Amino acid sequence: MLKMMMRNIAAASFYCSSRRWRGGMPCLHSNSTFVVFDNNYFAFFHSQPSKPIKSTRTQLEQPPVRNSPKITNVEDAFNVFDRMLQMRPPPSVVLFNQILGQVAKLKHYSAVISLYNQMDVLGIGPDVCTINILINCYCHLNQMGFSLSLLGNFFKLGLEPDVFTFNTLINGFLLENRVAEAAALLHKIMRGGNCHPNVVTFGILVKAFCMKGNTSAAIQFLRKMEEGACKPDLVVYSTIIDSLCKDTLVDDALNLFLEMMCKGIAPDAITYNSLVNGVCKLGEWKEAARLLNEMMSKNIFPDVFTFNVLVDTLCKEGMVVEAEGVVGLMFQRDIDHNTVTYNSLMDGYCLRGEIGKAQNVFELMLSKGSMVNVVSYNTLIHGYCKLKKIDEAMMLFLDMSHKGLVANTSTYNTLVGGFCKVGRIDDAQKLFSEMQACGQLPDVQTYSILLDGLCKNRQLSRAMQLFGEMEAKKLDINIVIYNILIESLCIAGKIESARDLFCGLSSKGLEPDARTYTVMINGLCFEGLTSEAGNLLIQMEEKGCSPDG
DNA sequence: GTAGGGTTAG
Repeated sequence: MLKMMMRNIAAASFYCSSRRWRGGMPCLHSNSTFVVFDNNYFAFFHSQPSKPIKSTRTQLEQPPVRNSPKITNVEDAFNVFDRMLQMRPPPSVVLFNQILGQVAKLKHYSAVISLYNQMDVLGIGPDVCTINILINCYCHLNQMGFSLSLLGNFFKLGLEPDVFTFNTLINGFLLENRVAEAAALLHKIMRGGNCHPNVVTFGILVKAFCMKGNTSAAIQFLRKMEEGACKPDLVVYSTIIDSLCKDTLVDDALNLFLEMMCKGIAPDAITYNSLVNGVCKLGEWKEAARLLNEMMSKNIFPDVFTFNVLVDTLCKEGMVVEAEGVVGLMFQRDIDHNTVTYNSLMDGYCLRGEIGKAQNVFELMLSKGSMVNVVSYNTLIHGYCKLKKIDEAMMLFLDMSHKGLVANTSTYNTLVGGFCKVGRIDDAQKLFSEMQACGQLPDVQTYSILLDGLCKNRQLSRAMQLFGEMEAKKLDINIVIYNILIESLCIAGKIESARDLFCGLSSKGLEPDARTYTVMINGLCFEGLTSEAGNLLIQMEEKGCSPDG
């Protein structure tokens, strides 16, 4: 099955590189396209001419606008903008909007704002579109306050906010989980009469339901839309298909996918990528191969996302050599690749403890300039921590800030866990304090890592103190936390306290899971309380929690 | 020329 998939990948890559394909499977011998590098892998990497990171797909889909050069990086944007600012008379605001829009598409939101400020200084007035672009940038920078204050500019300039403005703001509120304000704004535009919600508005709401983990509400909303005047489009269907895949309800996703096509809505690469990702994560390679074939038969060619999904899944399944094969093909066929490609590959090596190879990928990325991101560092730091090489991990941690990258909660969680693993509990606790001083809030996972570390290093009283801190902070304490504590109490011979915690779970609204029962049963048996342990085993089965081996 | 959907790390 894997070979079949690799043949599909080879065919896909052939199509991507040739762009001449007119349907049917391109004829390629599998042995000539199945590339495995192993030790020579990096030699191959280095021999390739460097190519821009920018996606060729985007270049194809967005023909250059007349008078406006294609912007692929922020530096170009600043240069073009400078030239435009010096022109007398200055070019139309439409041209400025084109540049601002392109920089926003590159996700350089702060750059957009600083470019706009230069316009403003020279007295070049914005129009509705300019303000909308700025509002969107502030939304993505999590600065809704500034987004909302820009509304004042409309009235000052005698302009009217439009449906783009409202959709952008509703999306901004929902991204910050400010549902009530999003709803209030939606009601306001529905009452206003001048401006009507459109399919994009509904798409934003569907996405919000999905982000909250409530896919069934999203489906209900979809059904309502189907009955109404504003019919759902490809984006609305794809959002739900992706959410179903993330819920591992791949069959439901495939059914909705068929239903969508029956309604005459053609899928695109994004729809297929969600499905391919969904089936890959469930290990359904055969289905993945079928979907790859199907998409190509519809002249939809796999893009960098598709390939990255395949690389990542192969790596997670431990098939790093096959993943190398895919990456090799991406290079050989000049298919776009990006930081995600390398990060997945690095993670694949780390999972197998092949830290040297992971480090090589990392250095390759460093040599390519802007490719390394926080995830790259976190992945490699995790790799070192796994091998108990905490000092190397800390070196990388220090290196991050030199590169201008800010360590996030995930970085700290990995390192706190790394220190715990080697028994350096004081260093773990020190880093735990340090992260808070740096403005990175510990999450439930941080606490569980540190709690587990304290317990495993026989620091039960410090663990209970930390647990008290969690309760005081009203953190959403989950069953994992209790499992750690119950196990630790059992090991310390404090079966009474362990039993108290176990019995108190339901009052906290928590259900014991298989792990809870296992540690409790183990503790009881160790104390010779075998009949109580037996009762617990029965109770476990009665509650529908299957015992494992 | 501006708004909504897909890939990576603890």
